[in-house]
Amino acid sequence: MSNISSDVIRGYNDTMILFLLWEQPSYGYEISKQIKSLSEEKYIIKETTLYSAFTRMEKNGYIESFSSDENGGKRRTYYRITDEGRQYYRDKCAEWQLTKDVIENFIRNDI
Amino acid sequence: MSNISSDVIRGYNDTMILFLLWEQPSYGYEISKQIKSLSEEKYIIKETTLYSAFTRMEKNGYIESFSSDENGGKRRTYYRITDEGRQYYRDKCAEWQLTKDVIENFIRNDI
DNA sequence: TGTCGTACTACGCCTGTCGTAGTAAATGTA
DNA sequence: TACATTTACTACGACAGGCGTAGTACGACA
Repeated sequence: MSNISSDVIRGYNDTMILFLLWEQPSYGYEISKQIKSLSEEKYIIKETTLYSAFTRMEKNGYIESFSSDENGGKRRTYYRITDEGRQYYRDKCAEWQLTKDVIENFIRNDI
Repeated sequence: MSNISSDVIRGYNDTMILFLLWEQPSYGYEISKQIKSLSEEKYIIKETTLYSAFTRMEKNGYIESFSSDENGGKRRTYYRITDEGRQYYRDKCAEWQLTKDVIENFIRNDI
């Protein structure tokens, strides 16, 4: 209970991350906090899941990384969404509508 | 496009199957046809996925199997949902609401 | 000086899905 | 009657994404 099964979310972690990168670049730790707060604490992404998603999506060309060297703070790896990433995100959103409709045919709340 | 990614559905195949077993026992081939028609052809479960779901769920005590020996037709393995299976199904339905709400915070349809 | 929060990387296991292949009985078609 | 198709599975092994565990290292704060 309480916890969301990772199988459900599987395949949508990437989508969540891309959503958060839509407006401006960000980095691991911040993304993870944003997912937590946007989901109202209902979903907390695991660190390893998050960073492996970054690696995968960079390889797929959906995001690109750069380092925040200049300023004083600790060194971070930022990620920026690419045009391909935006298109992928749009496709996933469309797919989500389909999927949701399909699954809801098999869900009952009256029992 | 067009096809629903299996990652999304992952974890809900079991739920769909239990939904279809709710009223009466059934067997592989029939379940697969029902999933296809109930989803309006949008989701077609793979045979291997289906049968491995049966095996898994029987091991977990969510369903139990029996053979249709008597009548003339071909021998089939029927599955019947158990009380545990009913409870599991209810939990998954509740979880679905949660999950849906979480994911929808990260979906846009205006872009 | 030590603890806590931040920001990662590496390694390897686990689970569910799926591709490929094969078997075999029942049913439909020529 | 011969053959193809549909029905109804089983076996095997690969793969991808998630995750547990562990470790590193820097900065802030007390």
